[in-house]
Amino acid sequence: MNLLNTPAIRNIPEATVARLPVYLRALAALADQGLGICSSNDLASAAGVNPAKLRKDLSYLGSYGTRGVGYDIEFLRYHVARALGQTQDWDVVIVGVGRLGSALCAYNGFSSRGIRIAALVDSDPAKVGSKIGGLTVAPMSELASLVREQGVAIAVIATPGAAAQEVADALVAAGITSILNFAPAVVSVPDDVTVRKVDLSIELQILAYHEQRVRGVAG
Amino acid sequence: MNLLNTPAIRNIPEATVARLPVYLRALAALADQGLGICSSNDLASAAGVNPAKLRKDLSYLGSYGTRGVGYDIEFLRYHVARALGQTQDWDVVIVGVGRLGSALCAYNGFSSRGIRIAALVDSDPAKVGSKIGGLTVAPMSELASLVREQGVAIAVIATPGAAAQEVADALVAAGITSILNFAPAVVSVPDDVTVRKVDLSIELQILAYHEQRVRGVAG
DNA sequence: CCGATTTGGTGCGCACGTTCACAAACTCCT
DNA sequence: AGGAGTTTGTGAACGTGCGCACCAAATCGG
Repeated sequence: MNLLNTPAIRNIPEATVARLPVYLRALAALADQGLGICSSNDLASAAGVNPAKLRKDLSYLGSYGTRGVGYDIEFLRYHVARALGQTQDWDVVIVGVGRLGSALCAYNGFSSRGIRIAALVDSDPAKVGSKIGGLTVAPMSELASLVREQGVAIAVIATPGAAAQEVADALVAAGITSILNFAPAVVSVPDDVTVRKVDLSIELQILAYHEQRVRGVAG
Repeated sequence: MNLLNTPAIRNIPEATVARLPVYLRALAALADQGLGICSSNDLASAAGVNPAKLRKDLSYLGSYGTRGVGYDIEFLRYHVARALGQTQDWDVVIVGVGRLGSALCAYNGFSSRGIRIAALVDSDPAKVGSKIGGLTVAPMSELASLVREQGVAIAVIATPGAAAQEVADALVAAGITSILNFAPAVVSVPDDVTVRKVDLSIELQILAYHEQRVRGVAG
């Protein structure tokens, strides 16, 4: 029923999945401090969450702690990474190499987390052919073949909002099944495609709302 | 009890607040199409949400629709903007003008949403004094005076992870009460300070997790 | 003026996520 | 060896948010 090292991970709640990378980062920080073992309290405060929540989250992966002792940092790190799928690298294509796309491409925090920027695509002929961070920008027409040849499954949309839906359609047609959308627009995709949205101005608008509430009516 | 135009907005759920900017953007899109009235169905599909959810969200702000008719787009737009605090502009200081900070600074989707980049700060002496998008980069030592003089309440951390906590402490000391953190690190702040976190690699890691699940064990 | 139709507002049940509290299990000390 | 002290893992209660379904109100047509 179970392979030796493959504990047939039960369905992990979305909220937990979103926290696992934080735990992974906290574990790395603890390991850098030279620690070999940590308690749920240590890890929880390093990750900025409630200890009970941490333990419940980890319990979805299996029982990788020792009662009365704590968690072996390297051991837990391996298993969290495994649950997240970081035993292999994931290739990502970035569509749109404006300022944001370029910044993402140059960000060097990806490689250590199983993320590899595999290709850059842009519709602007002036940008096609230029090199950014060792990668050559390809035209949109090559998107499908790039995706298929390299087995890319994840795409980032870093275009203006007006182009987002069009790009998303092209990505879906090319076989992409996961999309991270930075463009300020809602994109609709088939049910079997996952879309996550990061909207910078929305985040600031939410903060502004809270500021407005905490102050009186006028600032 | 209530002023004429100030319907003493009851506590709006966080989930609703996070969607209001999306509605605002959808309303702008509908207005650009020349429409003056829209139904909850129209607006919901433009915003990518369930019509019932949209109506419930809007009902937290008040009753701004007309039964049998729909919503007056400009009227609703004004009231949603008001609820979000967009009747005034909010000044934002960006700490860290690396690639991401520069990209944010140049992003021109902020101004139309009540967000104004008021100042740039960096600890690197090589960057201090340089001009980016019409703003001069100031040293960290001027952070507090900048914040106080200009009445800035919102800050963006766009530094490497290692500097994030130090920057957050400085921001809090300077009187900032809302922080948007792009640095890959958890920052701890007093209870009266709001922090929102945007982590690019975490978003990709979450997508990778889903990819791993939908495929078999190996890609 | 009345009824059929359209459309916003809202109460209620369900599911998800969070937290608490406690039992199980391990270590250490005597 | 046994008991005291820790620390994990998890069942259960609680709160929040979501979506269905119903109700109320306004318009349109005759």
